[in-house]
Amino acid sequence: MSLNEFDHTLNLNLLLKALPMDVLHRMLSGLELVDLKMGQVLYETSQPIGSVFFPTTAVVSMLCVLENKDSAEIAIVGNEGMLGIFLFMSQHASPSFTVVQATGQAYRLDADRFNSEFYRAGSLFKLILRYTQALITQMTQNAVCNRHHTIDQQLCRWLLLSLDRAQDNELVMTHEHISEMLGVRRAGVTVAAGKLQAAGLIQYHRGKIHVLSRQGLEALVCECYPLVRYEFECLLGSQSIQ
Amino acid sequence: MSLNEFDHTLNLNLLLKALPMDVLHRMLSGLELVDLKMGQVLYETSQPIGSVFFPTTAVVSMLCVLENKDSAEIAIVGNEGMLGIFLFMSQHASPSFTVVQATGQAYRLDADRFNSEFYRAGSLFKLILRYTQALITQMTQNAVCNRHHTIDQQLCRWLLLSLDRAQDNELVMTHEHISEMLGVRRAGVTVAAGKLQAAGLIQYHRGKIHVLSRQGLEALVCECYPLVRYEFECLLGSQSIQ
DNA sequence: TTTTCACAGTGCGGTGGCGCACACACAGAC
DNA sequence: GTCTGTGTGTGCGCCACCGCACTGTGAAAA
Repeated sequence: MSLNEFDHTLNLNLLLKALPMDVLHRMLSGLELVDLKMGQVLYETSQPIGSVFFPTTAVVSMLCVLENKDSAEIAIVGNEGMLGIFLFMSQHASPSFTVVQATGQAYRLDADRFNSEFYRAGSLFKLILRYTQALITQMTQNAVCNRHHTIDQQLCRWLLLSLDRAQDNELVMTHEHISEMLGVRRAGVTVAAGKLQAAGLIQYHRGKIHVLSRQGLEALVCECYPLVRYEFECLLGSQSIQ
Repeated sequence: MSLNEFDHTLNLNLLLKALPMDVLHRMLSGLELVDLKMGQVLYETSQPIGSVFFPTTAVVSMLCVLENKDSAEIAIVGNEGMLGIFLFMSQHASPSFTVVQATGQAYRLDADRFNSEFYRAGSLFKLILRYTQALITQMTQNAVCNRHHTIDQQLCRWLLLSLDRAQDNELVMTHEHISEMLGVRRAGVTVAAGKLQAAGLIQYHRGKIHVLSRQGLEALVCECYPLVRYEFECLLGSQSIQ
């Protein structure tokens, strides 16, 4: 497996793309491109982490689920990020339920392969720590958004987050699905989505959502979205990664 | 400054206590015991991090504040933890507003002193990463708690979290203060606290809250509290730290 | 073709929390 | 003792969202 051969695909994940050649070369033989299907569970709560994932076209959600099955999404991860950060934190277990939200591909890497590169405390290390900060920012902004913003606003935020990580303007997801991510009723999502459709910003039908006006969504979304996006741009902007 | 001299005080912070002697010796000359007063701001949003803090008797909150001044607490940190974790993640800036919630003391350490020890990738490194995971768990559980639990339950959770980090059964804090942490109305806190007082679990008067029955609070609190507590115990339990 | 089922639309009563507002009481300052 | 400000108690109307439930419709299976 040569680097050139996978050059383009590797570049689809922004973290892998940002790594210097020598680091990539060491990791290369362990990187395996795998298909992730919607609904597939990557990590169960409190279970050990066997491998990490760098999505290329897949989109994955980290959820927090209560005893009574109520839930809330704590972060959404696509080609800008990585799944399995708790691996290097504790060698232990994932405290969160992690499930594929949009079918696609990701690079898989065994836990020990990742760790051995991470603990060189070099470029991967610095990059992943930066990413962790951006992820925490997303989590905390989610929390305050949960508390203070309406379903309408949160739906806009979530659509934009998903759109950023999608391949085109069509999102494959039902109201039911979105309601679980936002931790609200399905009917609540239907009403909110109905407003957006009436406003001509989106168009949906049986599990497929076409975003017609990204600008329109950005005009309605709460401050949480641009703030998180800015943080990602700062921390993962190419100029700042060595 | 010898180690013996500060032995007892250093041990008050569980992270410092868990560090092996050689690490402590390297950090010792940089550690400075400082007074933190209620309301004091340790980090402003988006400002650089000049030093980190290991509370001994102080209690500190990390907040997320919206443009319209609505806020929510994302984490509470006492003698079990440390402030300034974003330092080693990005060398950059803190994405969260950090303010002292209970007057007390903490060990302060300059950013570069902390970093030079952290990047040895030794015991401090491992310990702090573990701590970071516990902190993230607290943040995410906060988020879902915000979404799904009543003010009554959240108040219990918050009182218990504060109690765990306090020196005795008296908490110095007003309803106004608590309402900012929980991101709710002051009047909402008054009503919830009134119920707890009527039930004989707490007793308060003009900014001082006596917890009369910790057990009673634990009986009312939502699952979020024990879950976070368990995570901290797992990750910071003395047997698991090298 | 018929059946089945996933997905979406809608309505209704209930409620937790909100914004606002005012009253009251205690503590410290003067 | 008076004054002032902070901390707390309480009420009212409002609204977003909830739980529940039923309908309709398109798509795929039988």
